[in-house]
Amino acid sequence: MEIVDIAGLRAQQIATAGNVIRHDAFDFQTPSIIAGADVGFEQGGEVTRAAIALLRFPSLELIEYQVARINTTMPYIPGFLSFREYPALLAAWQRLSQQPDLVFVDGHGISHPRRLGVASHFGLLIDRPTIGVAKRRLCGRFEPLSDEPDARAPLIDKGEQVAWVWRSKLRCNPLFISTGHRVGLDSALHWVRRCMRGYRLPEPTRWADAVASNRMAFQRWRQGQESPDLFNPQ
DNA sequence: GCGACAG
DNA sequence: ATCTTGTCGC
Repeated sequence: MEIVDIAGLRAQQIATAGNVIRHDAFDFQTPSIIAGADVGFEQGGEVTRAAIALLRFPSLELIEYQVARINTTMPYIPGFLSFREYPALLAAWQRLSQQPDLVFVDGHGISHPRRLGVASHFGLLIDRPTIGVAKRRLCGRFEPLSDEPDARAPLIDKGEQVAWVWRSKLRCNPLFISTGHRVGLDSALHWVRRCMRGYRLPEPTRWADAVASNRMAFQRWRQGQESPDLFNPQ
């Protein structure tokens, strides 16, 4: 892990954030393929592992996944997550045999102090519609949600709405759904809502998380798929 | 000055 | 994020 110039990265974020497109700017009426993207770590954090899972829409069946491992270059610093994670995400992205119409990224999009969370930064780099799906707040404030499933409240930061705080499931903490790139806030929530299957997280995110973190659920699934070396292809 | 702080 | 099984509560 190298030394990082935080002031330089901050300047880069401010300069780059202006390129993020916050409204719907895509060709599809309904997406055919939606991806989930997530990052995990190995060997005490020395190795970064990114996973991207491709799901058919609206059936939400897994059709492909790719994993990439690279040496970790940066420590985790709140507000600078994208610089730590995007290199591995790009590596996994380049391994895909086909490109998805929409990508759900684990983490925030514009709901970031300088409006450039990992979902927005990665979206700009691949120039694809992306949505940020985060489990915890990074910035902004919101009114308490009712207990009802589907309850929502705007996340407000510096006077503007930067995300939807949304209760995806009864008795579960809400998710933070934000524009990544080329997807408006309301559309972002719309597509996430259409990818739910009874869990707190949408299916693309669940699969990406399971693959990136090598969850036992994923290992069991691999067992049933009898494809032993898909996970260690390099 | 103090607290907050994605993964 | 990661180390990790069972366990308490709805």
